[in-house]
Amino acid sequence: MTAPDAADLKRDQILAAASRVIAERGYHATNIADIARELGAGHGTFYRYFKNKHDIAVQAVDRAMRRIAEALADEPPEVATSLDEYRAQVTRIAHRLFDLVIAEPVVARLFFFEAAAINRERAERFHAALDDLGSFTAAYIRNGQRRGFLRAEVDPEVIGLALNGVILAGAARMLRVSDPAAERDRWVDSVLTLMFHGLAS
Amino acid sequence: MTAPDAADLKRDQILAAASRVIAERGYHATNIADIARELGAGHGTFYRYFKNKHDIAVQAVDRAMRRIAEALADEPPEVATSLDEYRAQVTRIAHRLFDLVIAEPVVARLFFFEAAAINRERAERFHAALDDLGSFTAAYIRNGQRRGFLRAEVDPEVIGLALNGVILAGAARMLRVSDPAAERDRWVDSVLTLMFHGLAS
Amino acid sequence: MTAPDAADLKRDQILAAASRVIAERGYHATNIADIARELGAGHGTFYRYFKNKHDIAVQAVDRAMRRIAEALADEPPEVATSLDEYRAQVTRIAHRLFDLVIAEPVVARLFFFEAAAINRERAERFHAALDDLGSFTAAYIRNGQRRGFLRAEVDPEVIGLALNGVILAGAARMLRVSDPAAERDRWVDSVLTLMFHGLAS
Amino acid sequence: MTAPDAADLKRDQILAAASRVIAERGYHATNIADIARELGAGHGTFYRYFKNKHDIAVQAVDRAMRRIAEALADEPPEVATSLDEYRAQVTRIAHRLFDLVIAEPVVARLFFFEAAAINRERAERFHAALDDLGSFTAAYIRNGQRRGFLRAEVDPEVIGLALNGVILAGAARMLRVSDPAAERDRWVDSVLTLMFHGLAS
DNA sequence: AATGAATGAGGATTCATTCAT
DNA sequence: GATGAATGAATCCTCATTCAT
Repeated sequence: MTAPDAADLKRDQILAAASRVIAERGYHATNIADIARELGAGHGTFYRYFKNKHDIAVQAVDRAMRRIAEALADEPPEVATSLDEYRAQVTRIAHRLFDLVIAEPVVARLFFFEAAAINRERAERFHAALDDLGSFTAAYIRNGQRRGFLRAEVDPEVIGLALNGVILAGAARMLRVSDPAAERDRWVDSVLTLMFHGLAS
Repeated sequence: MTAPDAADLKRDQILAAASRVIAERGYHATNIADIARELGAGHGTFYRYFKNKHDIAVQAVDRAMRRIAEALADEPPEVATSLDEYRAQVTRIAHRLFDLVIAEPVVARLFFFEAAAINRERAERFHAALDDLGSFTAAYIRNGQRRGFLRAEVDPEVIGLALNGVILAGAARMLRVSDPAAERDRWVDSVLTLMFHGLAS
Repeated sequence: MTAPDAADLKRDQILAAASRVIAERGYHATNIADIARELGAGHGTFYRYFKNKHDIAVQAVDRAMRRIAEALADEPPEVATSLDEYRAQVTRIAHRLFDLVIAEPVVARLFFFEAAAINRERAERFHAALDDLGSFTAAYIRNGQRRGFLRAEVDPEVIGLALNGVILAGAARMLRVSDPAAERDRWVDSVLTLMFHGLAS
Repeated sequence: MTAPDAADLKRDQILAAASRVIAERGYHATNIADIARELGAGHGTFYRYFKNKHDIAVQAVDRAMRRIAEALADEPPEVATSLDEYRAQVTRIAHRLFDLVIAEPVVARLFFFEAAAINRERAERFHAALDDLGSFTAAYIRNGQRRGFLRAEVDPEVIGLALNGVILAGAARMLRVSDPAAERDRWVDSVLTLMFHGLAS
């Protein structure tokens, strides 16, 4: 276990400053001078720690993707044995994600708005990550179908991606409202009802 | 009613060429030379019909947004008087949207991937459009609640945005699969079940 | 036979301007702004005709190398059948080279001083060209040895490179004196005596 | 007479390291980091001993020029009283120069390839040094002419510079061949024949 | 009206040099 | 004395835009 040294700290500071600026202005509108100003350092300092502007952005975005994935991936898809357990699991995941979005809007903006904005190659990587996330969600659905507490007739892959879409929409919403905590609770309530019981009365 | 003259036709040709290139490469990776090559005309020609690169992109994206809105807005939110009618309405809307995505991927890419990529101001306009679309969907939910065939306890605004998210996820999917017509039918089936009856068995 | 078009002319003008500046200031001290100023055009104009600064310099130097090679290569090594014919041949070659140096000092400076200055790869190419030139001169020596009018005991390759050195020294001298025509005649006289009869009295 | 202290030693080490790197990569392709790596010291250390990069290079080159001059200047131009003595003198000088080139290729590369590469001012100084060397060689010729063992009709200044050129060509050759000792002997033999007896049979 | 050669503002990047530790 | 992290001036290069033909 090595102690983080001064260089690692500096690296993290630059990454944090770049993340803030890119999240605020967008990748293409951000220039090196903006990042330098945000950190209070000279341009050259970045180039000691990162290869170029693309490299900084990719690392900021990758870090954001890891943070989002950690919030989602903590719950194994096979553990829920009943509808109530699964419902509790979904509730926990939703809260964790929304709380992360609320607590770290920079991370959320990098993930939702900048991950696909850097270039085509990164956009494809972002969509592949969403596909992976959909497959991961599909594993929960399949678990419930196997155990008999979720409808067998729905296509798990479709539902996985559809729930992705719901989650993205909710997270994007949290970034845009003035009282995100209240919005979060409204979302979880209504979406859980939609998800488990449908809209038909 | 004035007949479209030659200038309008040329304008449309340029807009179509720019739309194809921007949809393929992305706004920031597209340069004027790319569009000129695609159209087989000189750079200067654009500047006769459009103010600048930003202007072309905005008009291409706005046109795509109008096309998408037309596909969705044909169905007034108040007409459905029963669950079956609403279900049929939703099915029609979904088919119209997905068919548009399949038939005109350029329009879909401009809407889903480029509308928010141009700059911050356009990203905010895109999100406002999604909010409008959510409110529009919420009107359907409210109609169903008023008429008693949809659950009263869900928040229509939340459900409106959540269904937005499902639609976006589905449309993005249509752009990425090799047999989009089959994918469309899988989506409509599973998503209607989710939407009206929920996943609980 | 195609007529040179406007683009070729412009290209040649830029190459000529860059050649003058590089010959005067040296490759590394020359920047794009200097060349732009010399031509009276914007920076961007260069980049329409040349890939980058390295590309301009390489083409300027290669053109200079071709000009020098043309001045030397006009005389086939095998034609001289007697000492007098060879002496006349050497005299012609020397005059052609020195006259070129005097008439076009830019070409000479590019060849003698900048060909090896761009980078290591170009320096090696320059030295390879000098080796080729030495081998070419050696062919004259071998012709004279075969025909019996030049001493058999000298190594033609060594003499070829040694005469290279004499020529380079003379050409460099022409670039540095105020009356190069007089200097040229002094050189040809003394060097021919050295070359054919030696210094011993 | 002061003993060389630790500071002088360090200075010499830095100069030696810089000489090696500049000889290998060339002045303009060498950066301070390369020299620091070669020495195993920090950048700042140079700036304790040398004013800047230009200063290091100039001192490295000047030292090389002194080393070359020492190899040549040991023989006073007036001592030879006969052709045989002069021939022996020339042979000694040539061996000393070529042996230095072979033993210390770094010194030779700095002199032949980098002395003129630093900037215009240094290039002119290099050419002035070659002119001085030519005048020095001319003094030998004049001595031989005065004493009657060398031809009176050649121009000593021209011959001085021409022999310079031969020497430079030979030294450059020594740097490029795999068996420089054999090459040296071939050169001395053929060039002495050329120099004293000429090529005519 | 159409063209595309010319332009130069703008931005990314390098690297010699400094100076706090 | 030694260090090397920090700096920003300097420079290359791109590309949206203009305008003479």
